[in-house]
Amino acid sequence: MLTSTVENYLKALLMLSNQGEKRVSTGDLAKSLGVTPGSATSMIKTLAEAGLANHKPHYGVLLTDEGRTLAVHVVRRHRIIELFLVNILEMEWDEVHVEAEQLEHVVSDEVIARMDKLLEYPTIDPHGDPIPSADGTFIERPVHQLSQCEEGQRVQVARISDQNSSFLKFAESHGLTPGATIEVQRRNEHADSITLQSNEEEITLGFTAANRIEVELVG
Amino acid sequence: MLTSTVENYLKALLMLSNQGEKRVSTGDLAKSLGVTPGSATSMIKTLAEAGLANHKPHYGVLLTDEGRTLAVHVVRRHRIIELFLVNILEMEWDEVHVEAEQLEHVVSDEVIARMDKLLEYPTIDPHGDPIPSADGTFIERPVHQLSQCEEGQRVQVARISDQNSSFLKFAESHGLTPGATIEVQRRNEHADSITLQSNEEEITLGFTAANRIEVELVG
DNA sequence: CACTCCTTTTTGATTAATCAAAAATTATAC
DNA sequence: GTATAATTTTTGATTAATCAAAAAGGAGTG
Repeated sequence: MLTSTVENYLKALLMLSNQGEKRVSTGDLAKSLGVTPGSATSMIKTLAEAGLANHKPHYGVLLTDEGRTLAVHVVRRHRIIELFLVNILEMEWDEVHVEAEQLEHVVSDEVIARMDKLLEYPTIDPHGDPIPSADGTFIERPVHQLSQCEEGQRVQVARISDQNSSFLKFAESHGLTPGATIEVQRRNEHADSITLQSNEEEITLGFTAANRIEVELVG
Repeated sequence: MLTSTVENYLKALLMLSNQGEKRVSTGDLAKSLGVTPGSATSMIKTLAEAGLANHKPHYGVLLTDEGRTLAVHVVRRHRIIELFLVNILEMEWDEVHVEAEQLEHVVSDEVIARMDKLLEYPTIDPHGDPIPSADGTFIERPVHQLSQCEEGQRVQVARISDQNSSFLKFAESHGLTPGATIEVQRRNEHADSITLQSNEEEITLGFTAANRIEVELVG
């Protein structure tokens, strides 16, 4: 059985490598997990010895197929749990990430299978992220960043790529939740801002915030 | 935050001390947790230093009020989770103990509160064990051991005090689940056995097995 | 009171995960 | 092509939890 720590490293590697495409640097890995680079190096070695990652010293790490499969399953557990907490236990979407972060390491496959059934085999979690299927298939929808959209463009919110509770609360309070349709009113490159029509109200976001909102074009 | 290990020691101490009445020996504690006596001694010291237990070297341990409160909350979490897994996720009653053993250490108070609500504030878990209330009240119903019942006595199964999956499967297959009404047909001290009428069938149990079934007298 | 038995505690080692700080390596700059 | 900066790796220490085995303590027997 894998430790929670190992699972967290695998998950971070999956995310940072773009589903396992590019090598991840020790520094980025360490930063994303909030540990020192030395700690990351030593765990990378452990993963490499276990056949879960491939390490070229000084040139980064990459998950092996086995490591990637395990990581995808952790992500699957995480996202099913999140949706379960929102849909069945009626928790707020901004608090489930932290909770799922804990649960993902201890729930059995049996429990996940039953949650999956109860939720009627969902494919998207509360933040718009895809739920990998049980066989390990993990498809990312092609999406655009809101910050890149042109004026007048109508879009549908696809996902919020920030799990920070207060950002999620803010987004929700302005109708920026997955599925919502909004329209880009103005875009000002110099002001580093974009103004949207959402929910009967107008709201202006800086590009940094707008970057965290991924959308699909409408019409 | 307490580690899972500490929570498991507290829980074991609560159980072995009869809700905190009598001192627990290092050996019994170690046996119940499947560790060596030396490990138990060292954890007992840790608990004592943290003010969670009271240790008289060579004369056993006892939880402090603070330790007992924490232990009761672990038990509450465990039992709500068990019931949740059976009633909401429709798991088998013989598999939920192991699952709850893991989950009890990571679910937040928030999740427990929501499960509690969804289950409509239950007081008994799937095995007939009482669920401590959120304020720490923990009442044991006065029950009898089936092995002590007289011939002709009609009783209702109150709880099964054995979490072993195969024993639970066996009990269930003969209708020995909490709430079921059965009648003692014969009792043979020398044969160390008791024969019951349950579920349209007659079944004979040795006293050791009958000891694991607690009942309430009927009529 | 001394001897034996059983239990408990102590001691010393091990494993997983971490950090701080030193050492090594790669990349960059001139 | 050496010096400098940045990153990565190594080293040595620490913490929690464990075990095996040695040492100590308590209780009962004669």
